[in-house]
Amino acid sequence: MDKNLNDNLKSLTIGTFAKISGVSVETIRFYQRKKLLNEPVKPYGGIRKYDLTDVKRVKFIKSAQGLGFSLDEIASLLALEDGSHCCAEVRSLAQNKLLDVRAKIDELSRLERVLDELTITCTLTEDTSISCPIISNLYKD
Amino acid sequence: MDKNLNDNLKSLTIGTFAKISGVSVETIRFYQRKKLLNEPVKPYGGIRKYDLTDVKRVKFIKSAQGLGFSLDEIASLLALEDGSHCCAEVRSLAQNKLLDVRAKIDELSRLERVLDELTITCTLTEDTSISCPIISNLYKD
DNA sequence: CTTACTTCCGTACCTAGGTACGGAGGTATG
DNA sequence: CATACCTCCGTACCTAGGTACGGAAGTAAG
Repeated sequence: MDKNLNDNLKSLTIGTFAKISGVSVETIRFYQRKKLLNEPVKPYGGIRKYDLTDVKRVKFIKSAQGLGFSLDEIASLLALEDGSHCCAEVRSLAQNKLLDVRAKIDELSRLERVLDELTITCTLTEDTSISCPIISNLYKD
Repeated sequence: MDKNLNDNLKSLTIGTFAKISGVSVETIRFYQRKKLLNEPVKPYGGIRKYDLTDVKRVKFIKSAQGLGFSLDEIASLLALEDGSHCCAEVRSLAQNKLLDVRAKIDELSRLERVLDELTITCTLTEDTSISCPIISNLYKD
């Protein structure tokens, strides 16, 4: 319990904070500039200190990035989390993201099909005297 | 035939060239700086002229972009097309691109599954007294 | 010849998500 | 107390694929 309290005491320097969080010091500062993290007050002529709450917030950011959210969207998630009207809006953001992801999958599936057809055509054409089917296809209007 | 010859005479100004190609003048210049298009010689104190071969090249670039090739990759395609050893290398580039596309699809499918699960969990949880399942999930280690 | 476009050319700016640098001052270890 | 590392802070730089700007010079129409 004392240990737990200690954990939440601001006792980490930015370097340690960054290391525990798995990002670089520069990234921490960048997130602060982007208002994803807040900068602790700097004591007169001293250095800023961080705690495990800050670490959790960075990990949250990284998890959300892993789900495809942009930093701006993550800022929205964090803002919602701080308010009381959380769940519906968060769900809406996640649903929009799901639609984005599905749209990207559809587009990439289209590309996959075209590329697959082109490479098959190209493999079948061993006649080196005519121009490459892939190149020709790209030259089509 | 005369008309055809005319088409391949350098007679277009950069503005007309851009309009026919469906891109902006700035984009043409940008492609020239990137060596995707070559700049015609400028007559003493005059202006540069373009022809339909140039237009086709821009359309080629745009088609290849539509298949997911980067401008650097397109430069490689164009270089291969100019050489004699075209088909095998082009096919190889296309196959690599196909692998890229499939990898992206796999990653996005993973995201789709997670987002779908999260939004379903969230929809099921109408209890507003507990914290949002999506947010909680992002806070998990 | 004048007016109004265009071209030419270099350079700066944009988004996203950081990375790198440099100098002044704080801090920890021997 | 000296040495080596760390923090602080602002600013510049990076990739990709362009977009925007501004002044000088060319060009086309009336």
